Amino acid sequence: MESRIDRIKKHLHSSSYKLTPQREATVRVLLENEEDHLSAEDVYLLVKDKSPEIGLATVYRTLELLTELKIVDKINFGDGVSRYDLRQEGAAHFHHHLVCIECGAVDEIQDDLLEDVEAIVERDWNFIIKDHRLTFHGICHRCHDKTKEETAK
Amino acid sequence: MESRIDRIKKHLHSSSYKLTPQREATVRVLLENEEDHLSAEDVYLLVKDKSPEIGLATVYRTLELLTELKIVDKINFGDGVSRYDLRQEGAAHFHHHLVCIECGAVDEIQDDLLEDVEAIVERDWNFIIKDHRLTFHGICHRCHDKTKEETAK
DNA sequence: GATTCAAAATAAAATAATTATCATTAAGTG
DNA sequence: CACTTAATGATAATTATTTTATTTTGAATC
Repeated sequence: MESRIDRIKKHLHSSSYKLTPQREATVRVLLENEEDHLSAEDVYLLVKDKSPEIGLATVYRTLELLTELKIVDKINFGDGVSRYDLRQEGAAHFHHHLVCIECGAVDEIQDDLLEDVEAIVERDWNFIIKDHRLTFHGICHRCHDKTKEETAK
Repeated sequence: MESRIDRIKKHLHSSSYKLTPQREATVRVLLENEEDHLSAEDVYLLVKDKSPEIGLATVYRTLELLTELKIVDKINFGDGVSRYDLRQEGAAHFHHHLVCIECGAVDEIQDDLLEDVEAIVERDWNFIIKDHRLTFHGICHRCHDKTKEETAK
């Protein structure tokens, strides 16, 4: 964890940004909640627990900066808020998401899966892919299993 | 075009909604600008040209209704606005998009391309896919060609 | 054709998310 | 240490969207 923060620090420095205490607190919250898909407001409330003097605007600015540096990815699942997701270290592309339309859970798929598709798109559409967003909407295994149990009764 | 409106009309009726003049005007704007990815505001302004008395809230409600009936798909490319895209008639899934990070153009891919990926996700994650969103961010063929010409000089 | 009734539309206000402004503070740098 | 710049915090402003209260519309019935 510390080493990861160190690397983020270096990443910031290499673009001549500083890892201020506020930025570090924000990054720590993201690291501690890596599984979740936090909104700016969510991050703000969590950071506030440890650093109560921080302002919401600073959180927004930090998240924007981290997005710009591709340390986090900004994503939108169709509800009105942007969510922020730490990118896996060394990952060239953004990972995929499974959004459950029953319970709202968001699971992540780290596997690439798109190599073949991207090759086709680059060749047939002459489009140079820099990044992607892939989200499946459907019923997650938990809700699915639950339905099966209900039916079995 | 008229027949397509007729089918949308029937679709609405089958869910006991009516195709009111305002809704028809909105649908016509969507049909006439099928290539584009209009925001609610865009749609509103275009509808207003022909039916100046329409209200923005009505446009929002209509777009929401059409989304619910899967006549249009609501999509978000990361700028702050939702965009609305007519679904191809008979299409089971939403088509894909190529967003150019140079010029901002949005091109569509109607081919499915995801059959294999979806099979893997359904099998390995036990997730029942109902819909998807796939967007590639990169450099479109137009910007790409332009760069090549520049270099050739 | 008049009447009734529910759905839909309008206008305006409210809400929610995000961004901009600006005075203040902190962090380097000469 | 003075000076310049960057970053922050509080708040105001903006933008997108939704809600509310009220009016209008149009089909169904008398």
